[in-house]
Formats: sequence, structure tokens, C-alpha cells
Amino acid sequence: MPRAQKAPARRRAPEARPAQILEAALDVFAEKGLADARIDDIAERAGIAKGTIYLYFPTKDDLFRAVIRGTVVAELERAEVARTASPHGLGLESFLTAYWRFICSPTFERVHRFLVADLPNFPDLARFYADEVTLRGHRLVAALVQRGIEQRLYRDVDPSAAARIIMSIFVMHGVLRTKRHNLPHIAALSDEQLFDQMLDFVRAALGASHS
Amino acid sequence: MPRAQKAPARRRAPEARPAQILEAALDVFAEKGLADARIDDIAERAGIAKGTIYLYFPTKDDLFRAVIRGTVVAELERAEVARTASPHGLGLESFLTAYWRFICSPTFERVHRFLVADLPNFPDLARFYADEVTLRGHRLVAALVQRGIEQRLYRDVDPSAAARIIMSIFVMHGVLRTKRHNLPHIAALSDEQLFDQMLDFVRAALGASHS
DNA sequence: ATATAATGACTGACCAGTCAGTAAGTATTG
DNA sequence: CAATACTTACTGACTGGTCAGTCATTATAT
Repeated sequence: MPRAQKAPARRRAPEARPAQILEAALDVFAEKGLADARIDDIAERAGIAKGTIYLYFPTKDDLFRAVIRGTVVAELERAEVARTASPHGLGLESFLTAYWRFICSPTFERVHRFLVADLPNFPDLARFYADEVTLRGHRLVAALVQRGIEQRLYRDVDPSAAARIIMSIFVMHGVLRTKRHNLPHIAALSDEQLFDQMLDFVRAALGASHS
Repeated sequence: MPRAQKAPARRRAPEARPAQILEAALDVFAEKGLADARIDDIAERAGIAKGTIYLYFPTKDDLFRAVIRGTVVAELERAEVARTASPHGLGLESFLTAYWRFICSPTFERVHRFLVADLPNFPDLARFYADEVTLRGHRLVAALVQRGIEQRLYRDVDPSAAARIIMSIFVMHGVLRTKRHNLPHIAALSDEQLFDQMLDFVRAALGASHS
């Protein structure tokens, strides 16, 4: 027979709960990793009781999956926006600008860690991510490089290789920038400076004829 | 009063134990990550009993630290070898060849995962790694680029930025190559082909005058 | 004999997941 | 427009399993 004395303003909001839980879960998973994240922590951060989480997500794994899918979908939507935002317009460089802006957002920082750390334990999610994010991004960039070549903006490089290398540079720098505090050779550089340096390098590699 | 019936060929080898334990621990940590690795698993893989591990390493964390330091030291030694192997010789490209060979080794693959996943939980180790590996590698590459510029092999780029970007490409490709099975756009490419593509890109970016 | 190496059953802490119980909201009735 | 029963959202103490770390005991070596 459980005691029940204090009733600290309990709220009912079944529509809002899932999003609320996912947000708290993203925070805690990103901070601690899947294994070290406690369901109690997530509940506390969401301002609800532990049991409530289990009304909406059957297990911790399912919650984790939902978080990944949620953030990945968000990432894809941004990519779509970036693609359609420049209809047949500015090409590779404007895409990279938008891409870098995304990489510098808190979402990227929070997602990246358990992308590397925990995704290998979820082969189906890893596959989903590879297909829907990595590969899609690669195809998009490769197409932009290809178009640049056709327009004689770039020399005749292998678009697929160039795309892969360019993405590598940007993603890795997205990781590095979050570790500035430990890395004296980056500490003083702003995100904009990093972007400019990367763009210079890429332009030169692609043999861009004009600045 | 514990029972003790079977004595399956107990061996005494106090000198060999630490290395034996570290090797088993590296395997298990790499496979499962810090949190999911069981001391019992490590003991079993090493062919000894759990208690024996605690004769040599006071806690699981200490064991993990020892594994990191061990592998990082190994990595540094290879870098030293690579540096001294080309006295004032072939410069950047020969270093990158050796570096890529290291990146393609099993050690890199096993170490990288918990470098990203678990190191954030060990600020002192992260600092150590940043100083002794990342920064040292960066300085070395930057110096090689600098020398290339002085020798008029490369155009007048920012050596620090170029070094950082080159390292980014190589490290990221070290990660990608281990995920080939999920990535159709790399699956068919050999490590050598990846290296050639990266080198082409870098050469072009540095404005290398001859192939 | 004595010292040292090794063992593995055990303990204590931790935590995912459960469920009996409580509060908030809604429908029904007089 | 109560008082009532009924439904649904939520709670948090509890359970059962897992595992890091301990230590009394046993094996080997000298």
C-alpha cells in the first residue's frame, strides 16, 4: 500500500509528453551515452515520473531508437531545405555554407557522439543512417561537384571521391570545433575562419578558376 | 566457506599477466565499449580468473586507462618511426603513406571507437591524447607542409590549416573504410584506391607542381 | 614451512522495468 | 450544478537481475 502525501501540481498533457520525453532523452543520452544514461535522469529532466516514460516508450532501447530517428529526420529535413533553398542556384559553395551552419548547431554536437559510440550496437539503425543520411548527402554533393565540372568551374575530378573527401573535412571539423578547449591549434579560430580555410582548400583542390 | 573442487592446471606467470590482461581488455573494450565490457569477459578471454585482474589493476577504470595509454603509446611510437624513417627525405607524401598504413591497421579501428565514445568521460586522458597525439601529429604535418612550401613544391597555403584538413581527411577515411559494408559508394574501393584519391585531392589543393 | 599467485563464490550497489495506487478530468444522474 | 461513478494520465516504491569489487581459501614455488 503505497503512501501518497504530497501532490505537487500534477499536470496532464498526453499530447505533449512524447516530444517532451524525447527532448530530455536527447540531452541525457548525448551527455552520458546510452549505457550511462539513467531513465530516472531522463524523467527528472523532463519533470515527470519514471513510470510515465514507460507509458509512451516500451523500453530504453525503443526510446533511444526514437531519439535517433527523430534527430536524423530533423537532419534530413534541414538537408532538404538546403537543397531546395538554392533551386538551381549557387551550387556547391552555398550548400556547404548551409551544411556548415548545421554542423555548428547544437543538434550535430549532441548527436555525433552516440552516432559513433552506440550506433554499432543497433545494426538496423546504422544501416538506416548510412542509407538515408550518409549516402544521400554524398549523392547530393557529388551531383553538385559534377555540375560544377560541367560548368567548367572545376577541373575534371572524380565527383564521388571529391564529395566524400569534402564531407570528411566538414564532418571532422564539426567534431574538432567542439573540442577546441583541448586543441590549441584551433582554439583561437572562429567557426567562420574554419569555414573559410576549408573552402579555400576545397576550391584549390577542385581547381576553381575564380575565387 | 567456499567450495573448491576442480583445479584445472593453474599457472603462475606474474611477469606475463599485465600484458596478457591488457591485450584481452583492448579486445573486449573495443568490441563492447567501456560500459558494456564485463570484467568477467576480459578474464575469460585472458584465460584467467576475475580476481587475478584485481591483483594487477585496482579498478575497471584504471584498467581502461592503462589500455588507452598502452595503445596511445604504441601509436606515438609508430609516428616516431614514421618521422625518423624519412630523415630529411620524401616529406609529406611519404609520411602520409606511413600514416595511412597505420590508420588501416587493426589498432586504429579498435581504438577509435572508444576514443570518441568514452574519452569524454576521462578529461585527463582526453587532454593527454589531445596534447600528445592530435597536437603532435598536427605539428609534424604542418612542418612538412611548411617545408614543401619553402621548397616551392606547394603554393603558399596556411600550413596549420592545411595540416588540420589533411589529417581530417585521413582520419575520417579511416573511419569510413571500417564501415564499407554499409556504404555502397566506398564498398568497391580498396584501401590503396582511397589513398590515391586522397593524395590526388591534397596535391591539387596544395598546388603541387608535379605529380 | 613460508611466501606468493591465483581462484571463484559472494556481497552490495545500482537500475531497467513493473504495478498497485492516486489524482485529474469527463460523463451521468438527480 | 452538485454529487456520483467512470475513465485516463500519472506516480514512485518495489523487484529481480546484473556486475564491479572482495576475500577466504587453495595451488604453486622456493
